[in-house]
Amino acid sequence: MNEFARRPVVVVRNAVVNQCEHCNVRHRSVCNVIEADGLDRLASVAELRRVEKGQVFIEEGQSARDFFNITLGTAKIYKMLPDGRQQITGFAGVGHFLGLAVSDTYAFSAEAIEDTEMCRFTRPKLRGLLEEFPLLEKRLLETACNELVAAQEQMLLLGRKTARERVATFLAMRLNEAVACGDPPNRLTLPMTRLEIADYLGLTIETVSRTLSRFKQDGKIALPSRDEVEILDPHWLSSVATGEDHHAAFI
Amino acid sequence: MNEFARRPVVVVRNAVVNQCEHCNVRHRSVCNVIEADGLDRLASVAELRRVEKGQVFIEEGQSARDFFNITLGTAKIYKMLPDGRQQITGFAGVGHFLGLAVSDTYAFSAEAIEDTEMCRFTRPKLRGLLEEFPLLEKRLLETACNELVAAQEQMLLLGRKTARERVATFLAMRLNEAVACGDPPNRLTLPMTRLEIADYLGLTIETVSRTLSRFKQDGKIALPSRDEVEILDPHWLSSVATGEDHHAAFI
DNA sequence: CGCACACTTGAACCCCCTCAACCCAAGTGG
DNA sequence: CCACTTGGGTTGAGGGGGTTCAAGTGTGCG
Repeated sequence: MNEFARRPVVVVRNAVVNQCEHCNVRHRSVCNVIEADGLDRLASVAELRRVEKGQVFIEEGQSARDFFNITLGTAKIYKMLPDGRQQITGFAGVGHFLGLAVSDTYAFSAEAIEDTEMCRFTRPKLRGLLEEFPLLEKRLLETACNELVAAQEQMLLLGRKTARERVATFLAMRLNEAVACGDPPNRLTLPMTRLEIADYLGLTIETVSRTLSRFKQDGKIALPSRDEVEILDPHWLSSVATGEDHHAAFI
Repeated sequence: MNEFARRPVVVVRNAVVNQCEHCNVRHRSVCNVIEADGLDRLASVAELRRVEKGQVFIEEGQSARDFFNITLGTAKIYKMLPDGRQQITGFAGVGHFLGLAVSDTYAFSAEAIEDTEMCRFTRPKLRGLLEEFPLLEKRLLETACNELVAAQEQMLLLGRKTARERVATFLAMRLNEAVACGDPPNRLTLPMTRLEIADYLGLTIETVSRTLSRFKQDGKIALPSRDEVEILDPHWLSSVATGEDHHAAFI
């Protein structure tokens, strides 16, 4: 009995031989350390799953028996307080490996914020994989370190940055990722709502909205649609994001 | 030329054969995965260093060529904004492994907040060690995962908790660690100043001081000296820390 | 068309910050 | 021994950035 049993999560298909070989996100995920001759083995332990928007597929405190690798869509990783206050600790996009935890229970929850697909690995199967491909372990350590660096950056944001700086950091970060993916260098599509941005930045939805409006009013960005942002002044954005522009509001 | 060259950091002694064998913090650090027959090898790559209080021994942005394992004292891990705002992302006590980073530069700074001793490993030497002791890599991954969990918890604190809850969380956390080390279950000794607590909790020194005073006034804690805290009501403390007690101020 | 939902905007409030004074203990030196 | 300094901590008064509460504005979709 696993945590999917009581939810309408769809198993698209069990991964079969040659599945991983044709995976188009393999090169940007942890799987890229496994050579061509190991892909059949990899495919034999991966199970492709589809999770609909709004679906919670990891719940804090539940037994941590699965690991996931996002192949399509986006999920939010979050923690909650008893009274409902929520903090999103990260957004997991395509290629993101999910579930790193030593404990036997998850320390966080995860919810698909758009229709999402992912490979699922059970704990014993991943362990078997690690035995067989020692490079995979190095790669996971690398991944964990990168997340740790990102977490420290986010702590700086949450503890010490102003609302202006938080929103600017968020946009600048998204822009960097988009550029790294080969997307246009001044246009963003945000899969998350304002509330999710707020829960990620430690703000309220109103403050996020107001801050974006202010940026738009100042001619720094444009908001062509609900989920699109055009960055009109990238240099200004990154200087606000890094806190170099702390008093610029008065200039 | 390493980053110690221009600072009065003292090399106590090069670790020699049998050094690690008699190390009394080995059992609570990553070194505990190395068996008795590997201790000479371990000692041959570890260099014991002494760092005085106030000394910065890792600087953000500098070339990340060393790893450290704290054997005595405490260091603060922090990041700064150009205008001096500081966020402490963690305190590294005895047994803490420091320097996990994939990048070739450190993403954070570290400063000893009391006189501190540590083992230093250069990057190539640690790499050699990892080749020789595969278990060590598993252990580092485990460490990184634990830090990731702690970081997520801290993001929840910084993004969503009130000052009361932050200070209570800090005390409760310290108490848990103290108890885990076998210290008395209601008495804390804090190696850090109020300012450092504030920089860790995303508050100001005044708010930390006021909040502690309030706790004391309410009979929940006692402050026998500058760096000591006695927890008079542990149950109340943990309920405030977890946010269950959000409105208790009115009761 | 009209409902639902996400977002925006406005006004009042409050928690925490800022600024400032003061306290206290530990040196230090005449 | 006491005056003075220094550094960390406490306490008070006032202000402001972000929240809260509330109303209004799209916008997609049946």
